Amino acid sequence: MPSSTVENYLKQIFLEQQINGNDIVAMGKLSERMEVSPGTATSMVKLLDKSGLVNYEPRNGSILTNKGSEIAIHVLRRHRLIELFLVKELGLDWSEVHEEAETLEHSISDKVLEKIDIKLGHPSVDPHGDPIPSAEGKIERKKLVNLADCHAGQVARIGRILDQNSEFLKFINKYGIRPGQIVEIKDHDTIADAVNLAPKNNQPVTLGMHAASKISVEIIDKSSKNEINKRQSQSSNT
Amino acid sequence: MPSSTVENYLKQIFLEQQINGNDIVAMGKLSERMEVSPGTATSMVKLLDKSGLVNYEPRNGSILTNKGSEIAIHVLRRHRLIELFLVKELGLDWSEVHEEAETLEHSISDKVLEKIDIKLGHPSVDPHGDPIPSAEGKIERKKLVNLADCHAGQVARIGRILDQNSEFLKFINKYGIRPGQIVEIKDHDTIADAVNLAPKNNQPVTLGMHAASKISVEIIDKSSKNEINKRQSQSSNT
DNA sequence: ATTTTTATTTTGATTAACCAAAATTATGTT
DNA sequence: AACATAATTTTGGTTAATCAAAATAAAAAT
Ligand SMILES: [Mn+2]
Ligand SMILES: [Mn+2]
Ligand SMILES: [Mn+2]
Ligand SMILES: [Mn+2]
Repeated sequence: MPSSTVENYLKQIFLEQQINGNDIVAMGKLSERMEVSPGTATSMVKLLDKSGLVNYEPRNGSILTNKGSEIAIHVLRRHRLIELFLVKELGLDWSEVHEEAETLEHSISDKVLEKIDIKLGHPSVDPHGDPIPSAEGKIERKKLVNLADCHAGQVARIGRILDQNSEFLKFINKYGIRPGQIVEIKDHDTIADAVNLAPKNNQPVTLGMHAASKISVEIIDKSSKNEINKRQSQSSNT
Repeated sequence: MPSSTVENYLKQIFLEQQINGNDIVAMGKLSERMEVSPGTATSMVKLLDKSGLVNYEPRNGSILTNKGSEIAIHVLRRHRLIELFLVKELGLDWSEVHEEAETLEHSISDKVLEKIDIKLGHPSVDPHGDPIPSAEGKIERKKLVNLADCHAGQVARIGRILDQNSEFLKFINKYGIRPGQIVEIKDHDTIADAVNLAPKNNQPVTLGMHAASKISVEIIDKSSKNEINKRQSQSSNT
């Protein structure tokens, strides 16, 4: 029933809430994410408030209601199942499925969605490592650590790629960096601002800290004894 | 680039041209097919004319230009490939795929479409027996005969179902009537206004003439010596 | 040849999304 | 506190797609 425009607004508010700790979302952030002018976002949010999908506090921002949240999660489920389907069943490259899913997420019926879910065996993560919400709307989040905060000697499993950029995805894929892959952190050099890592069965690569911060991992061995990891490791991916 | 609304107008004009022998399409027919008011169809057609997609003759009707025709055929290709994909790969029932395809035909990229085409092995007909245009826009039409015009004793292959109605499709499917199926015409009774036929490996069924006229077939044996078949056997299906 | 009926077009309005630029309010800085 | 900057809202306007009802034209019937 909600238009695809409304679905997109709700999804963006949801994603922003995910990374800001469920705080109210500023109009500026929303208009930026939606790539519309600030005034457009304001008037849309007023309508969403009237429909009971968000709570809008003028001069402050908006936050999803339960109803809005449910819709957003359902859109996200569609998006991510479609991405995985396109990769697994139709053989598209993981670097190109995000754009495709961006439109298909609004045109697939629940019936088709559940067929896809069954065919894929009720998967829990999409090609970028983003969690796929269950049909009931539960999202299982793993506690992941930012690759930029790892230490030399640690062994980790790639969890999630926090950047949908097609070039970036193609690049890291070439070096064997993708969700599920085991990597060993060979070196973490703060001065050089770089991390050197060796994905299992692949050549080692050096990533600048900024690029490394786009990848979050699950430490599985040689947990170093140093300070607490500090970098934001949540994603706003879809 | 054309909106899904424009794609739908072009598709409906195309389908109407198919059954009226490529004649100009009256505004009334178009507005009826599009389920919009006559005035709406008029103003849209003027725009389509301005964009070079149709030629509009006021007080008369409109006809597709080559450019408009190309787009319409491409939409039809998407529609029919999607229908077949939903049946073959996702296990939906042929009675429900038309509605699904009606929206998906506007949201699937060429890249995904060609993957689907490959996966299905470049099929030439959709689940209702409607021809699938090639990527180059060629449509291969078989010369089919209306079941209502067949004669007792003839053996035929079901070609095309000229009615997308879900209930109708479920009904005939239950009796083994579907594209490709071989049937023997047991009786054709003009007085009773009914046709009795026996699909291979199925119980015989009796269909009223009106229902029978929704099915077109290819005669493969015992071609009767009588008059030329007269009933319209073309389809406006998608 | 009129009159009636039907088909089509025109007119005037509406709704969802949007933008640019002006007005307002809040925040930060001297 | 006063001023400057940044964020947000308001205002006025646009475009695509639609409708209802009035006006017009063509076709059919008398
Ligand atoms: Mn995505
Ligand atoms: Mn994703
Ligand atoms: Mn169809
Ligand atoms: Mn079909």
